Amino acid sequence: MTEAEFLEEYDPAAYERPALAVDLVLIGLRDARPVVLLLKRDRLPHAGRWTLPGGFVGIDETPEAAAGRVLRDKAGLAGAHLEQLFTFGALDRDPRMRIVSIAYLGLLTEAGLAEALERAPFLVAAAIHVPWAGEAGGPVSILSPGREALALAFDHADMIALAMLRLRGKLDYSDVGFALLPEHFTLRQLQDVHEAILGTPLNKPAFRRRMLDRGRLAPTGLREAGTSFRPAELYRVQRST
Amino acid sequence: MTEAEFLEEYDPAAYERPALAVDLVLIGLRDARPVVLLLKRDRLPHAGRWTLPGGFVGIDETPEAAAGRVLRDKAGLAGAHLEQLFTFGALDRDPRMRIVSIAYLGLLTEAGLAEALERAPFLVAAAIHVPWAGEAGGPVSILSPGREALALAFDHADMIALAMLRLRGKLDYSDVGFALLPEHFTLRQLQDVHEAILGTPLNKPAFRRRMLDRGRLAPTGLREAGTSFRPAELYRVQRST
DNA sequence: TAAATAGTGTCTTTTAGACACTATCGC
DNA sequence: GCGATAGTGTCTAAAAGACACTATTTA
Repeated sequence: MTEAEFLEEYDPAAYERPALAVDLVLIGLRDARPVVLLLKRDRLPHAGRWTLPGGFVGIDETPEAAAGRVLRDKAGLAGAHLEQLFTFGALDRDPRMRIVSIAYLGLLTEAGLAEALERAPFLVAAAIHVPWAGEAGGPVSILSPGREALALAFDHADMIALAMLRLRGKLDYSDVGFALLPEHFTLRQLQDVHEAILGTPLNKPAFRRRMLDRGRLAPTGLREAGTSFRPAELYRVQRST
Repeated sequence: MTEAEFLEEYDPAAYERPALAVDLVLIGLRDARPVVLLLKRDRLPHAGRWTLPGGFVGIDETPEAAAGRVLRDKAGLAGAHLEQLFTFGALDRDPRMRIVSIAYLGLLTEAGLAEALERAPFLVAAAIHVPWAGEAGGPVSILSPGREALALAFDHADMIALAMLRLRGKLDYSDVGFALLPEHFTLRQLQDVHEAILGTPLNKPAFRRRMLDRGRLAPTGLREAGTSFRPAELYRVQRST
């Protein structure tokens, strides 16, 4: 052990520390396309560019709690599916000072997305265009409602790209797909979600078989309402056993 | 934006920050069993318990660089496959003070494992016993060479459990399996690695088909040496296209 | 009854597991 | 030639894709 290490363990407060932050990649679906919630920076650095909602991790706060606080204060949401994505720590990722940021993936239902846009009117839902099919990596482009490309601040474009990659990878072996749907949903809605995330059409009978054989879906006996045709059965997710 | 948030952005140094550290889950194989490198704490808190090698992230150092430094200084290794695992931030994870730690998964070849044990004689290679088959979660137990269970300090047992889970999950769609093997290896050695990580025997023809059809393996034309029977062909990993 | 989508039966294609067989090396 | 493992051919079982068909509801 070097003397520096000894001193560091003895009195770590004597050493300068990076600041610790969280950034939230809040993803929902609109018009069968993935969108991410962004806000525009109005000051330097990167003024005019778009950023993810984020905030510093307090000394008496876990990163998860900080993510929940940002979700509440900056997106107006009481809760959402949140999971840790990756910790970004490049030295120059923020020109103001050394900030290490833990990126979180948040998944919003259609209602959650609408609520966030209503309660936090400075947020914009920008379409995420993923140029690749399958799971191979590649740069994503973020498009405004008017279809022009948005410039992202800091490394936030990397965070969004990683979020989409993770979402695609986890979609068919985990429960993340359900986090984008309300409590009761039809199999067609579930398939629409999967197709929107993967960016590719799926085979209907095979999809239904896979989902039902997995044993995680429970029929509710209810039917969707408001259709002018045969209403589909509503399912819900069975709590994990 | 609250006043506190404004002030924080204006002068973040005014706010107390968590310390940031890295911990390394260095995994190798011995006798076809996964082992992890641990060292014994000789001081409070958790004196006598076993910990992962770790260290603080310097103010002018990325977390990856800190992980590389710990690998070098505390395990005597110049390099290894390192990937970020998860950032642990529970308030009470370290009773001394608030420390958020980024856990890294490191994969060692047989030679790398031997080198670490030689250059860092205080390290012990403890067998990881994973009580579950497949990918369902569950608590792992860490066993000393004498087969008794070791008490881990802090949340390091969680880190090891998560590392094994991640390793199992990524094994058959990524290149992590190759990181446990030398540059040239036989298909049988590769299958042994997969069986050791998954904890279950695999079908030989199916395994060979999958690996060869994937197109990531290039035959070298060389054969293993030192066997008293038919020597197997040596393969190497083809650089990603 | 027409329109529209829900939901299914079944054939084909692909992929994985089982198992036995042949091939090749050192001794 | 013997022993032992490398490597493969092939049958079977399971899963996914294709496609057409039936079922059910509203208007």
